Amino acid sequence: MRDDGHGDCELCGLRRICFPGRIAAEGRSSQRQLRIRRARITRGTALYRMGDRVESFHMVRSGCIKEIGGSSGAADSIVNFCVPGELLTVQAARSARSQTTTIAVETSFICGVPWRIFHQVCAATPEVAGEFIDLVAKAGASTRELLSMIRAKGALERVAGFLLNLRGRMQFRAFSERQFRLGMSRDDIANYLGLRSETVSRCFSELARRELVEVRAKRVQIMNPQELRRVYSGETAAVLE
Amino acid sequence: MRDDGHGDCELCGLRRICFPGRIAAEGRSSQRQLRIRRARITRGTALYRMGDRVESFHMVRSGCIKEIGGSSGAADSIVNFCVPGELLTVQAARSARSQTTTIAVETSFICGVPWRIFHQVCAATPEVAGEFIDLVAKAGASTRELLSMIRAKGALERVAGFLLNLRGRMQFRAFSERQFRLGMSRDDIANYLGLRSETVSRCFSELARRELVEVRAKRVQIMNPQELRRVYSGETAAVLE
DNA sequence: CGGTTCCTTGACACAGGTCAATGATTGTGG
DNA sequence: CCACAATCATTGACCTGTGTCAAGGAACCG
Repeated sequence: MRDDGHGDCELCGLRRICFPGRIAAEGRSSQRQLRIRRARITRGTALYRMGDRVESFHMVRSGCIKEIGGSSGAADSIVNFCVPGELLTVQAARSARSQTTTIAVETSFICGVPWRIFHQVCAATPEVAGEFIDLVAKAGASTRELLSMIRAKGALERVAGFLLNLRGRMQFRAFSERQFRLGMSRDDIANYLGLRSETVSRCFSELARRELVEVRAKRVQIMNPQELRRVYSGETAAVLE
Repeated sequence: MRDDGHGDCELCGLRRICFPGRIAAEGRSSQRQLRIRRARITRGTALYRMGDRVESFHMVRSGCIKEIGGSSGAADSIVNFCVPGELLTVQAARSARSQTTTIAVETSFICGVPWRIFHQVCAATPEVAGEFIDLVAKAGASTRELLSMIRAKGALERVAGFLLNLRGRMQFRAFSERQFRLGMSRDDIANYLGLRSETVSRCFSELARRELVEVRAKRVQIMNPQELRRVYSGETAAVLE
């Protein structure tokens, strides 16, 4: 991880999306006050390991970071992918210990705000504290969502859901509205969805055969979001005729 | 749900286990101050439905309550079972809206503390607030744990893990050290573990065949915890010879 | 440009799902 | 308190989806 000095929110495309950016943009606290620092993490490097002391919380500026959780030390268990504009290791709030291992899936830039500073802002602006709690709750909700999906749905549905979800979160920074880049490997996707990389591959191929998406290596283009949504909801029937 | 008037922590066996009970027992706030109210929920009744306004938080006093989450409205998706001494709908802390539907799996008694009162106690005793945040974080961790288990492990391992986990949480109120009662149906267990009830049944039978547990209807007795733990960790080999 | 990693595809096996029939347990009304 | 009904649990036979293993091809990186 390399420190790239202070960030400059005015020049950042994520200004209106990322959490501290929003606070600064709305004039509730100056960007300077927040002491935002920018850093670079190269592909495969850990920002935190489980149990590490956490001094700052982070937003992803570019790239993609995976959060690995679950105490079963063995194979990794990806709990979340963080894409630009999203928060990292949010659960460390009080314990100040990371409950996850966070690893850059591709070389990524992040911004950090020291907890110490952030707590001051929270004290001064209670609604910022409230917004933060909401973000923590939302993180929990998305884990439960993933859990439900994995227990209830088949491979194709999971992959469809994954693509739709990611598309929603990447939209603002996609080249075209329907195209985006998968930062992570098939293995990472498979792990996240509780499948094997071969199965993920096959699902991509199947969705491509149905002309709902186009996949070429890491580039994904969603051709027919509506039909893809139906696949996600498990409507298998009556389409093949 | 029937209101049974004020609880009496002095007479409650869970005094030293449940969260507000502990606060009261340690004299950090009197039981009277907390305005604990006791209530009864009959089997199959919902205490909250998703999105309901939440006025109090609750502990389970006896029985078993399931928390159902995940927005996929269809089949229910059990995120947690709450057994005596445990907290319910903890995620509602700030939003004051339940993020889960909570249903009594068997007729249960619960105690409730109004959020309004609890927030006052938190303000007066910051370490209580801190403990509460820890409890919320722990709830998140256990969801991630479940997620990892379901993605990585086979049916027998999941069932073994489920029994071990439950045993740990029920120990203090078990008749004998190794025996306890499953409040929930096979269907509920299956849903929780991402299996079918038939599979859960078969796993129980298999574990019984190996003489690791004895199961008769809702009564479970763990005969060989150590070996059961090995099954949970996926050590299949070399045992059958 | 060559090596390495990652992705795709096929053939096959097996865990767990599905369907169905029987047996145990629980709750209810006479 | 017993008998009956309804629910819930168990077991078997069979089938499907996904994992596993293996081989070839594409993309990426230094």
